Amino acid sequence: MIQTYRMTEEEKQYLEKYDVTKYDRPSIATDMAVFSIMGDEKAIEPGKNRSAENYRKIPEQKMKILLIQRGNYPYKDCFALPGGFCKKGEDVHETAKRELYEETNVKNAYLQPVGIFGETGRDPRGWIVSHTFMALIDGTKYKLRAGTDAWEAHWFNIKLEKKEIQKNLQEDSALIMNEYSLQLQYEAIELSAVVVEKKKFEHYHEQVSYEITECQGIGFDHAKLIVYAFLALQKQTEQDGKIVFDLMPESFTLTELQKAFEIILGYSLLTANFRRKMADYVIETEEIVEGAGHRPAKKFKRNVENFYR
Amino acid sequence: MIQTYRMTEEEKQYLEKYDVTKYDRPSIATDMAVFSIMGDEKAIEPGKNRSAENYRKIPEQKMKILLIQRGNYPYKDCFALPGGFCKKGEDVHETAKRELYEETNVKNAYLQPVGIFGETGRDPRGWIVSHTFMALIDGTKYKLRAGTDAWEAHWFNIKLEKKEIQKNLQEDSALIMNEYSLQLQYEAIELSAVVVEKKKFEHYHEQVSYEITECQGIGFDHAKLIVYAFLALQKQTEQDGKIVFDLMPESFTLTELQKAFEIILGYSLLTANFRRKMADYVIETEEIVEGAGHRPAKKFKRNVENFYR
DNA sequence: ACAAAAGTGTTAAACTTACACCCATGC
DNA sequence: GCATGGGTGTAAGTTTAACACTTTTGT
Repeated sequence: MIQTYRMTEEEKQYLEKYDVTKYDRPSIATDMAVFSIMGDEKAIEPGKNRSAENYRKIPEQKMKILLIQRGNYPYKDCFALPGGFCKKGEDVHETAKRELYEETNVKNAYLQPVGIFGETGRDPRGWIVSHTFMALIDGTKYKLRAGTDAWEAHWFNIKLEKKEIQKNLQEDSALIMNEYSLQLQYEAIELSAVVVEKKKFEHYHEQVSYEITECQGIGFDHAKLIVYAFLALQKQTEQDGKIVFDLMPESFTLTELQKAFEIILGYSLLTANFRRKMADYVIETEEIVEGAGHRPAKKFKRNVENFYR
Repeated sequence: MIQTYRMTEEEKQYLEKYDVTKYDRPSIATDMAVFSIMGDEKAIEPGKNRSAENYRKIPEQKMKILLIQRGNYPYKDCFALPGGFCKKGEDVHETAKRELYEETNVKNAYLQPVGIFGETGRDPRGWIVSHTFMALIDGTKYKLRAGTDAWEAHWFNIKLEKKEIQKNLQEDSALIMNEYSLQLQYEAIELSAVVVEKKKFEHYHEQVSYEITECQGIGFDHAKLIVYAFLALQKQTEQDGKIVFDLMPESFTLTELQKAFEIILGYSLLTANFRRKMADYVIETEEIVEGAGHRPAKKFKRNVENFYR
């Protein structure tokens, strides 16, 4: 970095005397909302090589989020987002990357900061500011490595429902409240929470805040962080679907891709239109999926020209 | 907050012994990229009640960013984003709001976190993580209060130019580099910097990083933060123009609004099309701007129905 | 009169939406 | 044969882009 700025002797002395540690400082943590799309992987009944379902049917894929069961206080035995503290010499983004690798063994994922949560009282251990990241990983790749890790980490099915509970519009101010019901499920474990989104407009400027009003089995304020991260994923998917590809393997069928969109958005799309919209982003490969009881599907991959810009 | 979770005696004891302060912790700061659109307010020559320009012409409006001149080390005499440290008991968003008020006397502004910068060495005083916020304020309102503050804060004209300097596309990885030339000017003071944006794609996942390669008169890594914030503003303007209204007063002419868009985007729009696109977002008021040497303009205000959702 | 901005109308092209339809496969 | 998913065509409606044109004012 070329800087015209040079340190003087006086400045060096000033900085030597300067002591940041005399001010109050927080700990910085990253919490990772790791999303993936996977099937439920039900135990297959012996004697049958597919589950009892119709042999033609595509196994249902679901939105998953990675949660760990806390082995220690606070919130012992509750589930929470994986994460950890930022070490000295580490940028928050590096922390996130490291945590993701430690927790999932995944090195290549899409990582994006989605929020900063520093409210007092959010962590009983003290002043801890959480930097929440969204990570999108390709579920098929993860499955290959799934056997290797033995922590109490599980992929929970995630479901989020929205309900408008208030809408008060005035000339230069407004209050809109939405209630989000969050449901998380892994085998017999069911967690849930209700998070209220409060959109305030004052003098035409929007301010949004979130508050947990009910919570079952989710540690810290992580119910809020989960809702926040998932909403960010939904919003970006609507605005520019390219983010969805970060959940996909190298090659995939267009139906798989469409299902991914539908799972995130929570509503279904028309196939013909979807394919036209995706046409520029993908190109055909030689690969074909056969043996599924219906017309074989072409596999596609990302179209480099339109992806990298 | 209703939590099924209750603290046990054991947990209380655990937490009492727990000492966050034994780990390394950073200081947390907020830096504010305060944008506004205003005219240059040239001194008007005595005897003329308008500047030498054509009496019909609308005074040119420009994109401005608020910078303060540092009175102390480090980067003494350089210009930097206003900001300050996060106090205990304060959420980062509250810090941002407080700083904005202290610096500009403005209480109502659009505030949005745009980035987290925690690289080691970014601040010679120690480990300081900056949370960069974008603030959009209505320049006309600010002008009314401008006389009251006496700090060395000034509204700089901001200009940002992009140049692609590398594009290397491969099958599953790519490297794209863009060079952004930043120019800031207030009266005779001219600051500048070059920031290189490096977009790396590995295994189809995008990672973006920014590096300052040249810098004149801008303190810390703030050239990077400024570029980052301005790019965020541009991107959001292209995706959903509603953010632009945060720079506007309560009522405005459609030409004023269009100019705001053009100033942010850096290119001009076709009037007829622009008006059609904005039609849903605005409604006519009774107000009319007269006495300008051309057909009087209707003033519009935000259409509450479409704004608040 | 005229320069400058305010504001409207028209057309072709592009995209979106909705629906109907055919294709290929494994059992 | 048939259920299931794979894949295409088409017509109506909507949005966008480009350009031409009219209106209204202060000096």
